[in-house]
Amino acid sequence: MGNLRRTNYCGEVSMANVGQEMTVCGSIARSRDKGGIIFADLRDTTGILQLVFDEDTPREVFTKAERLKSEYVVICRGALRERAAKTDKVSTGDVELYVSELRILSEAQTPPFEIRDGINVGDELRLRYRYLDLRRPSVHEPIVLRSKVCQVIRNYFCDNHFCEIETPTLIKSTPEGARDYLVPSRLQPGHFYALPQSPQLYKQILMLSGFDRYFQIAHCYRDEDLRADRQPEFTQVDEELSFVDENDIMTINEGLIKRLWKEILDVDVQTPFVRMPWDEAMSRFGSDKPDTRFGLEIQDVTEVFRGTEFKPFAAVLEAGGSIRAINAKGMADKLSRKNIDKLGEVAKTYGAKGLAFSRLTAEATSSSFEKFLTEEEKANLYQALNAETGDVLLLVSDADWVKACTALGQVRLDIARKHDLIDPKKFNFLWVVDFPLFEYSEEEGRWMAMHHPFTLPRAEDIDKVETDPGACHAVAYDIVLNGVEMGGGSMRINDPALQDRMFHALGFTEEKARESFGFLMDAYKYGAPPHGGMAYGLDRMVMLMLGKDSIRDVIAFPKVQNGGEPMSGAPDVVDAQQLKDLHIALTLGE
RNA sequence: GGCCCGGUAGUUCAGUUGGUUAGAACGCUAGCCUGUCACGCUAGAGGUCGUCAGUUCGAGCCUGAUUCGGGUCGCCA
Repeated sequence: MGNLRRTNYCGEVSMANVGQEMTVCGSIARSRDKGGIIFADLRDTTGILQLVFDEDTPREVFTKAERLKSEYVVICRGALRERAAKTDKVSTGDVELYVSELRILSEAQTPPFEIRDGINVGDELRLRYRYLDLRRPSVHEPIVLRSKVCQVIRNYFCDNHFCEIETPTLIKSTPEGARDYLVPSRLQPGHFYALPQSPQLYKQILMLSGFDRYFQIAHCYRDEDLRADRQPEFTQVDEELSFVDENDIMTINEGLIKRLWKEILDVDVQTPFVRMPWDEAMSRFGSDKPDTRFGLEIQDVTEVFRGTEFKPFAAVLEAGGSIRAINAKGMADKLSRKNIDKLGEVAKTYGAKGLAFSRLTAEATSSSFEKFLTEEEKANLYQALNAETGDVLLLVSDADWVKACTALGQVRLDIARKHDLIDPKKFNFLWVVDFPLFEYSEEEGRWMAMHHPFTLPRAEDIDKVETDPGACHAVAYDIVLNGVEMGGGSMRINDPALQDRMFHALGFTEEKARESFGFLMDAYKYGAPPHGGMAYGLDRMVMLMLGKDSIRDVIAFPKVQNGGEPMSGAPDVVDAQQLKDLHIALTLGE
């Protein structure tokens, strides 16, 4: 670079700087050699600035400029001037740098794909050359914005008396929850650390350590299969507060969201958010993370079919089940028979036996079940759903009302996505509260904690913890944005006796509970303030803020579906000596 | 572990009932060009059709296996 040092960033110059002598540096995004005049777009982390060279440019500088190719790294000095021909395609389209001194700092091979926006590249290639992918402005900017989000979060928490504390990432493996990533101990043969799925136990311990309010932007790990919104390692915005109840926590977090959306997106978010009980969310939207940006709500039509001859429904009613329905108002012309069959497939994927339908067009009604109904039943159904010509009625029956609603909830989402019923500009926040405390695991044949075993039951349900676990609700809350679970948390049990009862209800033996959580149980005996907290998925939060479809768009170096990282090639085999040091023998097949 | 979709030039894709020499766009290379900005014009190079096996006179196309990528169900307290 010699004595040249950057004085300005490309994206930050404007008409106000015209006439100034400045030095900028970055990569050549594109060069347009017109013969007697050369234009080159210089890109740095802030944006793009056009460089110009012409017949009045010093000869040796012009000659160098002729050599410029994509991705060459340069530093140059010149005078900023107003453009003869302006463009609004870049933010600096009014100005250009008339270069008087140019240094090529690094040449570049032709990259495997073009480094610019608006082109299509396969994911594997992008990730293998992630350092090139990240140079593209649309890939680069979310990462910069993510940093700003973290800054706002830190400021908010620090303004509100929170203390940022790092918790260990080599920890004890605990039962329940997702599969742990394990790390073998060299010093203690046969023993393993786990990587944290969340800082859960430590943050509770911090409340018992008198820190009162804690937060951390914490890296977490779960060894489960990937999804578009799920990575094996991810970032949580984790928090815990003492001397509060769930409403205090929700209020403080509404303040955080309000500030984030204002400072990052300049969007005014209205608070407080709707607080919707889990039962209501499931029955109206068929989801514990309802997307409330559109209608198509689910209705209960069980009573209409009481005593029906239609066998599938009759059988379900016999089993104490339920029949739920959606009226897709005025969508008969959009939902053809073929579309409805596809919706049936969706319903089946999510556990429904089938999707009953009636399509009420002006010409005729086509229905999979109406011929089995009495006139009275039909009239009652139409009345219950306010059905008119042009509507499509979709029904699912199941012995378990939650399952019927879940399947319909997915049908609801599918209709909305395919028929553009969702306004992408909306931000619909809500709290889903009063989650079930337990859910029954068919696989394990026992009740499991829906949230985690330290979640406080609602006061009125404490007596039912052992006798009727299915009826217990938790003081737990999820924050939902546009149908995505952005975060969640709960109040914790701070009474050791109640905690013992919870472990008992979850089928933990005394020994098992002590072995897994003994240190925590002991800690609660020395005076425990009432406390609770929550955690956000930071990646999901940033993804939602930017309207991205995949969490990968906001992670600098994401993993692909098999858990690998294409650039570095992780995970990889290790040499025999490393395994020996760790006392590990492989038992692979062929 | 299951299901669905995909893999053809550096990249993104097209490729007819299985039939001669596998195409396009962008990128790349060379030349020309003084106001471009997805610059333009001319010329050119560039392919083991993911891999293996099979069917066939003949396979980019059909069959099986396998591998890689994407989506998804299970899973994800």
